[in-house]
Amino acid sequence: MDKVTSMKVFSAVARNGSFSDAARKLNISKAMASKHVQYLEQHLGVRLFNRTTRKLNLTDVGLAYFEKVDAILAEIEETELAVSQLNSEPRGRLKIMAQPSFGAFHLSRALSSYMARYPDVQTQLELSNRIPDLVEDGIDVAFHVGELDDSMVVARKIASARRVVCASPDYLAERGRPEKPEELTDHNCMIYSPRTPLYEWEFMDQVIRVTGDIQCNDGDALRIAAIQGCGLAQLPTYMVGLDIQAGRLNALLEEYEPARLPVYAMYNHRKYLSAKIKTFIDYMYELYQPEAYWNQWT
Amino acid sequence: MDKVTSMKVFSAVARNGSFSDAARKLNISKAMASKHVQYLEQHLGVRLFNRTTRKLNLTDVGLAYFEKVDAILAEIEETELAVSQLNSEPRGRLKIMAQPSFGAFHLSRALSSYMARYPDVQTQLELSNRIPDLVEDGIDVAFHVGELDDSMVVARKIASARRVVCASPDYLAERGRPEKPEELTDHNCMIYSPRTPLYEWEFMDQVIRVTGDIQCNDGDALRIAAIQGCGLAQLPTYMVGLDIQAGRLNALLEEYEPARLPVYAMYNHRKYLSAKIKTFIDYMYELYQPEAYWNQWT
DNA sequence: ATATATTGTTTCTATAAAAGAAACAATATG
DNA sequence: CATATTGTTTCTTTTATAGAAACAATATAT
Repeated sequence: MDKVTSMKVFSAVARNGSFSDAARKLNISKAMASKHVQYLEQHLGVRLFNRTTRKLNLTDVGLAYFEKVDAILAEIEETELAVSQLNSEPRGRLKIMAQPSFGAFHLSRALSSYMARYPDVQTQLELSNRIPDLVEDGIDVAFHVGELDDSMVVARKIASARRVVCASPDYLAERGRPEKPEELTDHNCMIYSPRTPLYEWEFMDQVIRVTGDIQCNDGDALRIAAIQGCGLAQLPTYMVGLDIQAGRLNALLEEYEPARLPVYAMYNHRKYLSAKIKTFIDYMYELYQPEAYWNQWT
Repeated sequence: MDKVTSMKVFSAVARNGSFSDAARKLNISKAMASKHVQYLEQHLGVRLFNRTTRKLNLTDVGLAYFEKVDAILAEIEETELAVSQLNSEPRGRLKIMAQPSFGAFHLSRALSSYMARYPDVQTQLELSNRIPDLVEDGIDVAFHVGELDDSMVVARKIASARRVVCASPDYLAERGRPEKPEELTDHNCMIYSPRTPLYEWEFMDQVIRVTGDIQCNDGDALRIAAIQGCGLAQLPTYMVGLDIQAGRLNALLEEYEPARLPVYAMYNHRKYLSAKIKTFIDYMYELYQPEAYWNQWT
């Protein structure tokens, strides 16, 4: 017997003064109505109704129970409603993790506008190059630029970033400007290493195995190194757009532009996705999906 | 799934931060712990925990639920405890019904001393000659002097009353004093008729069929009629003791004293007898059972 | 007065659910 | 790298549930 159901039945019987009426209202058989009340009586070790086949009276113990039961049932219902709605209305703290450069260039603006639209959500942005553990770190959404290698988490591709090879004018003056991907093998190509170093640079229809003396898991460090003339870097356009416009970096091999880099939003589970997570990912998708967003340099 | 059980399991899991620990503490299998939480999640349409095989975190929806659930569980437990104890501690209104003469002579004193012992019980005494309907009238205990003819209610014999035939000195002077039961056929024997008239008077080893011109369902009316010299009456000694001592009535045929009249306490149901009813009946039994109580005239 | 309808309970049987053992996949720990 | 422990799933046994029908009791209608 489900005790909450039994309490509902008891309440209905007490209210209606009849097992049969209560059963009809609850759409159960009168046999079940009788059994539910019997279950409570046995459980409490107490007689709740004095009854013959025709008359029904609450005992004083039953009356005391009745006065409490309705309050309890109301509280349960209220709580369940609140919890269900909590899920349908975006609210609460939204913890987001991303790589520092992606966060710096994209998320601060996006979070502001998202929070403007959903004022009951507070975002908390954590930028880190390490691979996030969504459960352990209590992260709601993590962004990842680039292909995913483990499929443990649920991920939705929300955008594709352009990338470009670039170097400082100083470096190019000294080492020469590569005009074809193949020529990169003569250059110091700085390696992005999210966990294992990526020695392959993609281009439109070829993959070049490159070498270089700098490895870093931080994109911005590579950008700064490039500006300082340390070598070439293949980086998303959003990172180096301002530098290229300002002349601190020159874009190279633009006619060999590689396939775009996917940007994923990762979250915990597909079932029972909370409203704040769902709306946030949808919002990000709407924001980033347009081509125009990625065609500009900045 | 019993929702209350599921709520307890959820609370334990949240508190312990582990399904396995919670299961051990609750003495259930971890499989069941998992299933109970899943049941709640499905019921609420909400994910309560973020979990991998090794890590467990309340979602914010889960946290909101957790904060409420403990209060609800506490309230249920408190209510059930209160209701159970309500039954174990005599308290509340105790409605008692009895025949007027029995009530007048026995109950007023008895109720006072019972209430002195159990101060949380308030008694309400209803005296009537009609046959009580315990359920409909909300009567907790009804006393009945004399044999019961229907066995619908639960009845406990708590005493045996002596009875005696008596008449006023005037009547006896006029009509003569019967010395043997057989001689009653020549007298006006007043008939007590609780529902159907009782034309038979019992004696030690015989039953006499009597006749008379007065029938009444009220014993005290017969007593007064006897005092007024209307005829003979066979009445409990407690009713006529004072009258006999005062000489208003004379006791007759005392050597033929009939079997004693049972006194029953009737109540509603044997199961889940409330404390106030149980203690009251026990109290009355202790009070009335002693022979000495009934051997005196008053 | 008799028949009829309705009450609450009990009995019966098919169906559904609960429970735990064991297998499982994932991941800490030693 | 083995072992232990996690939460989940699967499987089977046991138990509970639900309602139809029968039942006993008692209002109400005719």
